[in-house]
Amino acid sequence: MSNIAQVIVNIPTRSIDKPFSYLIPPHLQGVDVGWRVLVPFGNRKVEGFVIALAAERPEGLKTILDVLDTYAWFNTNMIETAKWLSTYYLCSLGEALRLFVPGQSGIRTQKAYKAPDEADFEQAAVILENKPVEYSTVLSYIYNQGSATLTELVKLSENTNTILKFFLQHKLIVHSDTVNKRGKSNTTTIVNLAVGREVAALTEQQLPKTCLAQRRLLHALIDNNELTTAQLRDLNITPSTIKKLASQGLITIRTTQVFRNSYDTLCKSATKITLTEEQEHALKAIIPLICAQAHKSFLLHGVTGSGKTQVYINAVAEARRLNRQAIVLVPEIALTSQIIARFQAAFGNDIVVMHSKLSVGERHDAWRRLQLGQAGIVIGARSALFAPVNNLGIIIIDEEHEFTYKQEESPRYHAREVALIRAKLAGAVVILGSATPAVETYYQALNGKHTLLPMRKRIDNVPMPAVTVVDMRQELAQRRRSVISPPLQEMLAETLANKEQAVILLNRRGYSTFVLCRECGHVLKCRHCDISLVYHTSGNTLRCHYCQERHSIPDTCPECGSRYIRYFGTGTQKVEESLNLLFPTAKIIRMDQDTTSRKMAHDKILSAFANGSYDILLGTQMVAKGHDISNVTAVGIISADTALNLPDFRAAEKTFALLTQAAGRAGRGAKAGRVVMQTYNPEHYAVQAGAAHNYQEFFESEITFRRQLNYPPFTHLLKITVQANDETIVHRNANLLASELAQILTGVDSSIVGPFPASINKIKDIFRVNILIKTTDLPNVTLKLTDVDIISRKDIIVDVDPINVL
DNA sequence: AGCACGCCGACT
DNA sequence: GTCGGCGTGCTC
Repeated sequence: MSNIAQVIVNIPTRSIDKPFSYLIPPHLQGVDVGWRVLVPFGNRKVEGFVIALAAERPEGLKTILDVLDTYAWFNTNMIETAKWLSTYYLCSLGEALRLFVPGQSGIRTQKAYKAPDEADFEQAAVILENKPVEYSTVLSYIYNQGSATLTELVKLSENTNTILKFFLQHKLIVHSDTVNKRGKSNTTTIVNLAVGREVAALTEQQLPKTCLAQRRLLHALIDNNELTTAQLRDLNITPSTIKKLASQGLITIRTTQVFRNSYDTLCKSATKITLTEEQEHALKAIIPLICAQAHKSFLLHGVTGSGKTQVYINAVAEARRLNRQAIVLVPEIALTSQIIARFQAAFGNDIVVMHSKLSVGERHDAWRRLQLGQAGIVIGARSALFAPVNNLGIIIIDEEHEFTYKQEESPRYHAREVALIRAKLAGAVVILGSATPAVETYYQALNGKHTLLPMRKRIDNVPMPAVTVVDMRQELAQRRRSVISPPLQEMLAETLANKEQAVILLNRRGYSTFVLCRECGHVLKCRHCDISLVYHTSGNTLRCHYCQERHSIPDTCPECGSRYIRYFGTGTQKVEESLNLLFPTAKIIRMDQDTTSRKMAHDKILSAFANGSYDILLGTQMVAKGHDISNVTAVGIISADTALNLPDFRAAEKTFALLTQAAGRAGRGAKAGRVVMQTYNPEHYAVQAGAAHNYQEFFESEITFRRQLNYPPFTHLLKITVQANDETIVHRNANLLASELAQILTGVDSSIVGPFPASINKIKDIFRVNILIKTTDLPNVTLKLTDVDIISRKDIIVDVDPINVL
């Protein structure tokens, strides 16, 4: 029997990318593939993941110190998914595996020191003789305690680090990490009043005005007998506040063994829902494959309001009936409370909701419930994809085109791609749902990779909203300069008169200004790249971020000769001002980065709007997502083409998706909806197709453009970012790398674009230069890059299938 | 990632 | 002559 384990250490770096062998000691004979273990590594103790057992027995192996669980954390499906992820996205296996661990690590390590096994006290005395007294203070503390943590030791002297280094060199002490397992305790803290309510009320009044948190806590305790951790968090009460009041004897804290489950609602509403013909058709295709335990992916292409969620629910119900588990991914938990509520109504306690605000302990508990089969459904943002479900039957990705599915830190994975692999390995079904599928996904569906399931009709045959496109160039020609055009103004007036509500979208993203002629709508573009030019304050020039070419700013429009060339940009505040002037009695609420920075602000704003406290909801793209408010009958889009002018090959796709989504907010209830889109590019296919609710039309134009310019889905992109804290060095390194790449990629079907400075070319004093590789043979490119060990270079970031090519 | 080993400048 | 800078290289 084998007693050697191949272990991947959980250290967040790309440079250690190989397993290490450890002896499994007799008392840990149960250790097997998938177990999390504690191993000695150098002079540290680290978490490791057993990925294989080995038979041979080389000399000089260290021994596994401990196990973190009493079971295997990873199943083979999870390990294989991680292996694929590390190969495809060029990260180490350790980086990929730790995605499956709540809080990225199962242990918390504290640096600590102890006397060596053969301590030479006489030698120590000699060495200490001509050293300051603090040296002996530190050493005797360690010797007397047996072992001391760094945190304790730094309190003893200002020079603790120097002193410790000295002792380590002279072998008077050795490292001895203190390791705590994380997320093990299934306990929750409960806070009670320790005094009578009257006393508490009096104390609350006497507290200084500034002690807001203390007042809040006392107030809540007077109303409720006790408060749990979750309730305290909702009230924004921090542990320090609790400690403060506890130290004054006003409250008591106790810890109980409660199994954490934030969502405790029960499965009640078993109301029979009549499916539409299209929903039924989709489910007829999906359900047999769930039963057959076969891998298959579906693209559920349904217009807004066509009832995709019900299809998800029924498909998940089927998987649950067969006792298989489900992963449901949503783009952003804060903006998708409606879909979560629907699932909770249908499945109650069987659901685990992965909230970004969950503590590591809560996350651990939630995942444990899934591992044990006590819960069958996990719903969450992209990280929920790594939930340790052992009996995976279905993965659902709602709004699959959303860019939040791409992780922007290493490992830079895309949840859709990983989901497809994980499901394939598990023999599970994938449903990709969207009203505006990613061009890549739709293309794959047309080529048979996914089964296309269209849903063209809204529930109850509610018509799609009527769209009016307003040509803002004409507005200017008529000398109307208001950001709110007459048609929009008229629609809003009628909506308000009917006591209905309106949503206004001002899609202003980023800071880079694009340059536009207000007379003809012409946007200045690079002549080589078909990409909008970006205004740079440094040097006062226009630049193309793709090819680095600089252009001077023309005085007149090169298209029509007009002098109305402007750097475009209108903020939400300006629009709010105009609206207030036009409709002084209307109640307007703004939702954008500025107003939603506080926790749960989204929900508060949306529910205030939903319950009718406001007439107009004005904001950035977030107003276009997720909500379904029946009294909203009008949607206004101030500037439908803002995203169009971003220097990005996906600009049209982003614009079309946003227009469709925003328009989809109108007329969800019984009343018909309408939309006004203001634009300087009324003839652009993204605007036209958006106004016509016609995805096919958009797709046809877009795919032609992608094919012509060799963009995805016809090629894969690979972005390589070179970083350095010196501008000359970063360019030199990038140029060197580019020629190195050109060499190693000879014979592979690929082309190299750049080097060109990143759009934000300096972050925190680090300069960044990008190189793009376009290829039809990604596996081969990846292979070549692995051959030259590019991933171990610390100054290089590799992003496979980047979302942001700049 | 840490941490050790190792080779060059400013100090008792 | 020593302390200590941070440049490679290793960790079963």
